[in-house]
Amino acid sequence: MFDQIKLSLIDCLSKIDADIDISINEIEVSLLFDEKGDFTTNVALKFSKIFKKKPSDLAKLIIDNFSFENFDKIEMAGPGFINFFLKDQSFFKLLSSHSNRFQDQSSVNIEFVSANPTGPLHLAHGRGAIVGDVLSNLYQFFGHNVTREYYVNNTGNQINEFLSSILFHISTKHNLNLPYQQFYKGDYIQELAKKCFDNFKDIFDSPKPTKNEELQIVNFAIEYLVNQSLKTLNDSGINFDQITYETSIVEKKLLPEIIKNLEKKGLVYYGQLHDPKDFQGTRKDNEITIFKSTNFGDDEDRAITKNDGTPTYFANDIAFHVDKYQRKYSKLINIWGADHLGYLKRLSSALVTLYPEINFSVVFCQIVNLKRNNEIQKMSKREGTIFELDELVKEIGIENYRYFMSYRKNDTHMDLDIDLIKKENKENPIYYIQYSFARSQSVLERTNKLISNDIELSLELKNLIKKIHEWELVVFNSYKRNEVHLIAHYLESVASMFHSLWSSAKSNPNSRFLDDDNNLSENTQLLLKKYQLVISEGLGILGIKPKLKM
RNA sequence: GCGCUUGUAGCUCAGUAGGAUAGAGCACCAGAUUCCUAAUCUGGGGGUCGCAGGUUCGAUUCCUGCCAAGCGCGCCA
Repeated sequence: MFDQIKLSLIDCLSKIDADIDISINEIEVSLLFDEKGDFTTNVALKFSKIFKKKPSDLAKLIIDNFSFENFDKIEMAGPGFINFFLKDQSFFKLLSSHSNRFQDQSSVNIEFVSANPTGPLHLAHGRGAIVGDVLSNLYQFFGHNVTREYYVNNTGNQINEFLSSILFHISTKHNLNLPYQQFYKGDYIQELAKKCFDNFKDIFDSPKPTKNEELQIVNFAIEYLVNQSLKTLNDSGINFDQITYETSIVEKKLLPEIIKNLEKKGLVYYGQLHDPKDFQGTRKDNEITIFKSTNFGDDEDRAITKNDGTPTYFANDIAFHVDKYQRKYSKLINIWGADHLGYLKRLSSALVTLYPEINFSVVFCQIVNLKRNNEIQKMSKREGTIFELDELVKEIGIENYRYFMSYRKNDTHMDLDIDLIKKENKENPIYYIQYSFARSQSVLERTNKLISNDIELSLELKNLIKKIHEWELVVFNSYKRNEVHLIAHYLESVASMFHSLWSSAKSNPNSRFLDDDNNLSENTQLLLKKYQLVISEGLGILGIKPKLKM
């Protein structure tokens, strides 16, 4: 119906002035849920200047030219809105009309979580995990072939420190007196140390592990943690199509070519930046390779190689994204935590320089605070007050976890109120939505036979039909904007309208779905099936199964 | 200090490609169940949309400045 109205409006506008060209994308039509009407548009306000008319005059002209086919009444309201009142017999058309859902089968890569492989997943990873997975579902909903990718940074200093921490624990526990320092703390490191020791007992017979033996140990530990993370994710319904290790990117040796290309554009130079933060000892005067990211508004230029000639994290990350690009995706989406906000500029400017046509975007997830007993739980790695993700999922359940992580706009800070989530009533929207579905199912199951009765179009019924009709608009919007919370909110509001209609039967028996003999009108059946379809699709995108019974 | 994100009801948050009286849930108050699942529904009070300017027919939305919170500001990853 939205498109139909839009096309008619364009038609009217071209009759009013054939020289003015308005495209369908510029026309806004939205729903009303009160006595003002059923649909509304602001075109007369929006285009009054172009048509050199007062908004109210333009609105009147449009109404005069509009075909009334589906409408009882079209009227101007307020400063120049045009409101449409749908004919009663047109309401059920809204349910049966098949809108051609937009489909795009191109391949999309969505990279998310990508936690450092030096510890278990915690709460902060949980949000990105759900946002990434739901976004993937959403892209699949519109036909895309989606690759869910998980990147493992298994090189660099953090890995050396991680290894050192494990060996430190082994050394302490078994009095081996090995020369390793402790960087990472926490119970998981101790457990990991034990596993490594049990697995590599022989190595510790000799005085100190060789480089090669160290490598074996650290790879074992990383593998263990990555698998553990993947299991945690898998337990909440998230499965990756591709796990990429940074070492595999390094092995592809993409960097020389990349640097050459950047250099051709005049964006690479060799020299010195200021001293590294933890710079110690004598300064080597080796020149490093530097990317001129200040050309793109970054705060400073960024190092591509380190003093010792090895690539920085940034360099490998460019290579990783080049690798993804070369795998021929039409779109690359990354889900990042807010702590990477400042990193976007350098990476995107490097990528755009290399591939001006690249379609690369980042969805940021802000901090999640855990709230319990009305108090924000401050988390700190140092204090050991990290809430591990699998504990959270265990405590609140997968459904709640998935719903609440999708519930808030990704780039706003959010409080996850554990006490509220565990409530099984209206305060918990997922329960509320599921309950409405179970109610609709119970009607379908009780149905004796189908009859072709007319049913009364109450205000509640009209609202529900319109809201169901809005689904296509909402889901498309959510997809276009990469914002999954729109879906969670839509489900809550459509469920609310369902419950309203249900309860209106208490005061108005005509609103009952079933008659005294448990017969169901065909139109009502259409309504219930369409309602279930919308809820199933919506919950499906969130990765939640609707409940037939509660 | 610089950059990014955020600031909407007592609380948690929607909304903003400029548009009608700014919405929802919780909390608070008052009601609804002989009847398809009351795990629900109906009604009520509650707001200078952080502050101040600007752009215009119209600003919570766009621009500028300020204030507050969070995050980031390595040849770490």
